[in-house]
Amino acid sequence: MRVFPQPATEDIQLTEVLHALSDPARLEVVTRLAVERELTCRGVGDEIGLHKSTMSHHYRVLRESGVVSSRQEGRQKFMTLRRDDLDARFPGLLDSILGATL
Amino acid sequence: MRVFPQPATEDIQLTEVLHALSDPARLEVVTRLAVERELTCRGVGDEIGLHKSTMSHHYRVLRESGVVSSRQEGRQKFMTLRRDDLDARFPGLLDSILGATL
DNA sequence: CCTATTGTTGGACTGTTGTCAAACTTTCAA
DNA sequence: TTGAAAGTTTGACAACAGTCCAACAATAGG
Repeated sequence: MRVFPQPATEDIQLTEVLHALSDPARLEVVTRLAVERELTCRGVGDEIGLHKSTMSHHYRVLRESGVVSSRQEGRQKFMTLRRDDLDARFPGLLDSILGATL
Repeated sequence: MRVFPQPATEDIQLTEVLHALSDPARLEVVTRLAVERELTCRGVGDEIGLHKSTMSHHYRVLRESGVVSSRQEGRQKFMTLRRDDLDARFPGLLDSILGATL
């Protein structure tokens, strides 16, 4: 599998992050990532009833906006929240959004 | 002019707020509202070079998502940020977004 | 080597969004 | 009453988004 680009911390754009999180499926993924630390593509997709290619699309949006990063391990790809980067770039933003979803 | 509906505080949806703020023009309007308290439709539109009907559309999105409310005075319509409502519903969210744009 | 698993890609379809222009409504002021 | 000003609405259009399916690529395990 290829390596995927993700923006440097200082290149993360606020409007892109807000857009990424404005989709219910992606927001759901992010709230789970906040608790479970790592997720595979399939994991959440099955639970919320979305096709794997749809999930792949959502993960891509999350990655390209700078919200998550991915780590490859065998066939699986694990996604993690870029907590520190987001906190550094937009202090308090992620916490307030996560707090609002609980 | 007609009266426009706006959601009650408890009906404000996080995804809709995030979507409303994910557009650069609307985010610009909101950051100005945070400083100037009140704005008319025309005011900002001219400065950022958008047609008045486009601005009307953006104000509508902001209003229906619960981000702003409007007050009619003569021919003009003044928009204000629903700061208290947003803070009550999603504590810290607006501040972190406004802080990120400065 | 063959096969099942995991995810990506491209195509297709549907629906939404941002934008402007033109027509309309309401209101204020000569 | 006539006209100008402020917004709204509708129509049009291009661009983008979310979804699924089918085909593909890469990897792990018999």
